[in-house]
Amino acid sequence: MNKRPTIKDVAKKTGLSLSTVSLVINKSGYVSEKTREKVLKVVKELDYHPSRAARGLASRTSGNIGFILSEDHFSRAEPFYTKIFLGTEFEARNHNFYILLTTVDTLSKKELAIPRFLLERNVDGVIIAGKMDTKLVDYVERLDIPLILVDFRIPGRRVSTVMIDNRKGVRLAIEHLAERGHTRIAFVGGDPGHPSISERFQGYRETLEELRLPFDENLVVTSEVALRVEDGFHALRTIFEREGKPTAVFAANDAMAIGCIQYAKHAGLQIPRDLAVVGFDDVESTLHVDPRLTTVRVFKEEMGALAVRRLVEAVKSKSRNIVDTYVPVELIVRESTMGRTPGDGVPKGVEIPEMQD
Amino acid sequence: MNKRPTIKDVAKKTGLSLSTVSLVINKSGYVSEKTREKVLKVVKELDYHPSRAARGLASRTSGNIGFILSEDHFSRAEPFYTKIFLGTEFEARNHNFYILLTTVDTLSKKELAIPRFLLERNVDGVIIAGKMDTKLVDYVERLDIPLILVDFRIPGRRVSTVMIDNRKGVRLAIEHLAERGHTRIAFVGGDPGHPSISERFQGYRETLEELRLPFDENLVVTSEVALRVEDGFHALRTIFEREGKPTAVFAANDAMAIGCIQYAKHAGLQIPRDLAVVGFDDVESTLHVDPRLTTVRVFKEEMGALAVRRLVEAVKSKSRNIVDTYVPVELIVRESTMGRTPGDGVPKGVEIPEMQD
DNA sequence: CTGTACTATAAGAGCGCTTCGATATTTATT
DNA sequence: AATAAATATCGAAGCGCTCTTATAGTACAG
Repeated sequence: MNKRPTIKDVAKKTGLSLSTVSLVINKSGYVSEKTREKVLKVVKELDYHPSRAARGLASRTSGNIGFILSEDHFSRAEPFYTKIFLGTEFEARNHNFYILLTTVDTLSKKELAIPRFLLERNVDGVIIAGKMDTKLVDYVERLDIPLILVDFRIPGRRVSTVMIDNRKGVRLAIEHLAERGHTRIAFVGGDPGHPSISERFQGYRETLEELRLPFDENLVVTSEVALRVEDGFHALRTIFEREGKPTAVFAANDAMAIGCIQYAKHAGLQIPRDLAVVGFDDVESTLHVDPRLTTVRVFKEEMGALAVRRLVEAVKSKSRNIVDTYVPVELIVRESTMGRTPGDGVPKGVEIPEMQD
Repeated sequence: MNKRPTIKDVAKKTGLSLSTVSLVINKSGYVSEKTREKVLKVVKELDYHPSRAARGLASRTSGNIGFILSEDHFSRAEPFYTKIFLGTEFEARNHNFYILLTTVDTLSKKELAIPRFLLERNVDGVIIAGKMDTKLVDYVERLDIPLILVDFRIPGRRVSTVMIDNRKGVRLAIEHLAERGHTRIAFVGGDPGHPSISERFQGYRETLEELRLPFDENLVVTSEVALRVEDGFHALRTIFEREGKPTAVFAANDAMAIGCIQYAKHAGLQIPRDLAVVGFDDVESTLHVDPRLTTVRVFKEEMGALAVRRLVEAVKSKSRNIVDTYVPVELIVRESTMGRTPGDGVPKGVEIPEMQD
């Protein structure tokens, strides 16, 4: 390790004290313009960069933000939360923070493991994404570290959140189906313990009511534990084995929607002629299934970025205001509801997905 | 911030000196079993955890590993490198390291920006994934920080790497196609500046030769800049506009393969009857396209994990051995080469993808 | 019984910064 | 002109660890 310049070297070369140099670097306190410039010039000359560890120790800040995700959400291919994470990462750079990612095992009944970055005081703020053991939320709050929940909330609890406008998303989807003449619209859900999922179900019921469409329990499956493709497949099969078939299905997320498409094909149904399918989230794969999936777009990266912005504000201002942020949604109409003959290629104007090696 | 216990508190409570406590915590030097236990007991009682910043400053280590990815690779939905990243993350936890992720803009002709974690000496080792400006590699090496390249290498340069066995992967794919009677196998490529991509092309040529199949330039497109779905679409169209159509196509990655499927459908071709398609990487979406894509599986998480393991070794042993690691590949045969009638649902035994909300 | 090697603990000097309080200087206020 | 307030710089005390060096006890060889 070749010797890097320290703040001492800068002080020596400028003829100023350590404190003054430090003031310049931290843009805090009173420093004359002249000295400021002198310091900055020398900093550049020496290519000086303060050591993160030293600053951290002296100022008890880390320059890191912790991102906590449940192992459950993470361990499967996680296009949704991964996108949120990438969004945080990108935004964090703008604020000179790094994101420390960690997962927490919430499934096994072992004692809750506290992320190491909390124990070592190695983060200035914490993001918790998706459903998470309340005990961990408690723990973070007791540390008095700024906290924000993304795509998660705890009923009756005052914590800052960044949430999807789930109700609106569902309304857009159901209205779209209703406009196309559907009256028997199935709902395929998943873990109702996840606030976003339960909100989607509530939105479904509300919208049916608004539109004066009948609610039929035979058209609903929410008891399935998970939210995976295969769960969508099985859930829709369950519905088709009951009385009174649907002509459209709304799935609480895209993975399940894709499972619905698979079941429909399996059952020899033409999409969207015999069955229209709508998903939620707008993950990558929705563009590659055949037919492409109509879905509710969620701005996942934006959610992460927003969370970081709120957190950085809180860290810098040392305030602990509670802020609830809703991110908007959009309905993306594709062939799974708007019918073209399957397999007729790439119509002009239809988006071509980006994806790479 | 409530006061957390420091090493001093542990020393006081045990009646030992700071140094002894430190020795116990770092498992270094001579400490009697009795003292060790006493210290650990008190550590537990106080719920003491050493401050990362303080250790960092004193020992000039950070407990972090830097992960550098080109902006180019990252900014699109990046199932491939994202998986590698997640693999590093998981493995890093086992070694009590955190991964600091950053991207570098390699496209614009601006001056190369050095990741902040390098300037601030905030990482103990560095992973560079995918194609990257050589200057950055030089920079890291000059810092004398352990470095490992993943899915990237620089010809004639001695740097540790974790590479895909690209040649073998291609051979498996081409042999599979040849076994099924194909003799006119197209190659759809991408950025030949990326070592993995150029190796795949070399593997293609070698295998054709081994199998005594003719090499026909009309069946090859490698000039396209990128590796996206749309590039696959256009590349295959280009080939079909030439003399002598292929009966099979090997795409250098899955995204392009999916583009090829889209083109084939667009052109009214039945897959695999009229055209067999094989990809490379085995990303998530290959399971959701119709027909499912035959592809070469790459153990992406494993690549990340291996890189971390190598790096941690290097950090701990302070050695600078050069190690080249190859990760194995597998051919995953699905319907894009093995023909079932499209749309016949989910055959038993065929994998159902995991994916979630 | 002295010397050497090993084992076990301690003392204390940093690591490279931030920050508090002190001091000095200038500018505004009455 | 006297005082208060704002501006500018500095000295020094840590922040909470690690690590080198010192000290002392113990074991064993000669």
